[in-house]
Amino acid sequence: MSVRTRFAPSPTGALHIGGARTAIFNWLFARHYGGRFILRIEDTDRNRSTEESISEILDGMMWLGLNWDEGPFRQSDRLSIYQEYAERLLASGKAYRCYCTPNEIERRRKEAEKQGRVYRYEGTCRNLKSHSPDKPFAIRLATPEEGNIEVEDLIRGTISFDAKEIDDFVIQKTDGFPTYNFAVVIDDATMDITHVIRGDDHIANTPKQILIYEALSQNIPKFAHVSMILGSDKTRLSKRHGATSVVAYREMGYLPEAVVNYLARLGWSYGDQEIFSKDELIDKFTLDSVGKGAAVFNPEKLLWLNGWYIRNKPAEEIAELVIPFLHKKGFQVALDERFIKIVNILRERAKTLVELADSAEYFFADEIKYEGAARKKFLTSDALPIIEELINKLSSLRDFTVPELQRIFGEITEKREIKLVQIAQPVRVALTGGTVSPGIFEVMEVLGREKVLERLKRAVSQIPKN
RNA sequence: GGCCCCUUCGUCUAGCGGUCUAGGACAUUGCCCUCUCAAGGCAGAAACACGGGUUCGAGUCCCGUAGGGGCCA
Repeated sequence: MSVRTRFAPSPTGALHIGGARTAIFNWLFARHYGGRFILRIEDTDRNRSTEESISEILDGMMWLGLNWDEGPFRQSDRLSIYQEYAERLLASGKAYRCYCTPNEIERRRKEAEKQGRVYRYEGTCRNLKSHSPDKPFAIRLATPEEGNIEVEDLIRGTISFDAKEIDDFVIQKTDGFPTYNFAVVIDDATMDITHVIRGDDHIANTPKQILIYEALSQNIPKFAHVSMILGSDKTRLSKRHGATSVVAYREMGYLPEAVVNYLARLGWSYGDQEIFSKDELIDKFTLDSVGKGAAVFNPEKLLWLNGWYIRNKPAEEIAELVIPFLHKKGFQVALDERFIKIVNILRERAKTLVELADSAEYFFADEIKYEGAARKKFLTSDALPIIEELINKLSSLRDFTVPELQRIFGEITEKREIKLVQIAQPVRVALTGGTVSPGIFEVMEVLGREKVLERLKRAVSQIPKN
């Protein structure tokens, strides 16, 4: 039997970090074993589900490159299927109609609470002989009264629950809607899901789900419960901890490779390896090297990985990705040779595409602004003759290239017996406005003779004479 | 409260009874490289939650305790 996994988010918001990791694990598992990956939208909660969330989730999945083979299915399209299966259980006597009203149940629960007991439905309607077709009813599963229900978890081993802990729970509500556990089981069963990989917040649901499979005489899939992702204070990751939606990372200039790599490595490992291409992940991912403990989300490491990918992907691809960020800043740039060169010299010092776009500003701005401190420190009367000499030499330079520029600078430092830094920094401020940039020769070469001379002359005019 | 899960450096983790004076990565500190900033290189500080067992020997197995988390309410 071939592997079939699924990712089943409820559309109550964008795809978040935790959901994305669950999706990644399911996707990797399916791809690793040559199986299929199914996407299902659990939108039975009509009040909280939105169309917008659905498209945001799909958007996030596509951005991460988590392509699905079937779906997206929607639970809201499948209500008749759940009802049909509920009927079937009713007919086989594995489930029964319950006429107890919510008020009654609530009263009994309060009573139990008062006595310090955990309330479990006492089976009032379990052995009712006659139906009351005119009264509203819920459908409950007739669960075993004793024994153990064992969950064979691929990550945690056997987890055992006492059947006494589980009461005759509702599978279909009075309004005809399935309960969460019922819908999930019917979906997983009818979609032939072989491996349910999900967050460990579902562990406690699993015995109930197993009872449904058994009542239905369906094959029980394998379960794998992955620990959750925590924020820095070790509580469940939430908005308080900063950006949690995957798409927000795209906007902050992260690459999908970095996000996938980071999330895959969060809770899973392969020896000492940190960097994984998608193909490597598919090749190496297995559930037995998924850890049991909860993992704290560490934005710094994600950032480091992002920087790594920015430095190591082909420059042209990075350049293409930066363009929209430059557009946002009002610079129209084309993916030409010059631009790729710019990206290539800048990317070493950028950890996000946003940083990269920010650092590229002086290549596109018509007139650069000097940083106050930089100007004060380096555009001084001491620097004036040096810059003037440089202007002279540059005007007659045959090739405006790194080696030639290097030669010119060498001549000046030698003649004047100064250090390179004494000329490089003033020039840097004159050309970029600040004290930080790629190598000054690279900057000059890319900027070109005309721009360089223009900016140097402007700097000269700005230096106070004394 | 009941049930269930988890516990190695600040963080992600390696470790599947002896090779652990516990390895790698991020972050951090120092040094090197150097035209600035990065990147890179080298070095450092930094952990087996605690207590009992089992065993010749435990980070590794078992049982408690503590702490964290989840589900049900």
